[in-house]
Amino acid sequence: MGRSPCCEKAHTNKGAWTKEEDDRLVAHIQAHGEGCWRSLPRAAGLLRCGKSCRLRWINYLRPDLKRGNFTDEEDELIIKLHSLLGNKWSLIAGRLPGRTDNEIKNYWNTHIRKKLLNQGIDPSSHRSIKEATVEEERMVEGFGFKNQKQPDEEKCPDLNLELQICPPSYQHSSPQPLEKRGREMLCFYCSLGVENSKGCSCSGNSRGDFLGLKNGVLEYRSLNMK
DNA sequence: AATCGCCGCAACCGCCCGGTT
DNA sequence: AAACCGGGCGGTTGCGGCGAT
Repeated sequence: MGRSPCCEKAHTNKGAWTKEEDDRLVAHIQAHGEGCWRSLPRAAGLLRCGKSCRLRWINYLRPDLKRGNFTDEEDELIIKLHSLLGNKWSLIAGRLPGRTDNEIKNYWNTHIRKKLLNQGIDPSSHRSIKEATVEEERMVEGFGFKNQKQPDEEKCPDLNLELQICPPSYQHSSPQPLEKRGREMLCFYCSLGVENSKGCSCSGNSRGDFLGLKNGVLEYRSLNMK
């Protein structure tokens, strides 16, 4: 089953957006809201693909966007979030108000990657390049040929290796009841080492709000998607 | 002044997923 | 259950700007 194209490719503009197109899109969304992207271009009088309109709006025309250079604090936050989430740019963007996933992705690829490499850190694993290489060599030595089954796979075919996210300071073995452990747990910003940032909420009552984890439980709604 | 190569960023593409019919 | 649709995501591309030669 093939998919119908999102628009008539033959009759759509491509490439950079003109001022007039931007104005039309903004005016339409201000008047009617975002609504259905597929039908929006026709309704707004734009010869553009709906996806293209959506991207233009989300990445550049939305009024709540913060333009300009990334601050050192944002840099740190992106690096730490990336070490936890990997290339989940929309999740990372959800934690940086006014920044978009595309912007962060570009910034990562052009600036942060290089910065980490210069510091001898592998941007994928966030470990020192030396350490990562040694580990890789060990893997080859330990498991032999690449098609050979790994020991754990042999023993535990159903082993679930799903990633679990847990607050760094959370002590599973703590004898204290959860409500009394509150102060041991850091707020989201402190967990990432940016405790003096605007968003730091330690003084308030939001204990354990790490990556949207309330008392160690993932709260979806706090992980704003773009 | 002209050319070349590099870099950054805006935009596109293909795929996936969830919801609806 | 299958087909279809729209929205969203991550990877990639291509163009324009800018510095070096």
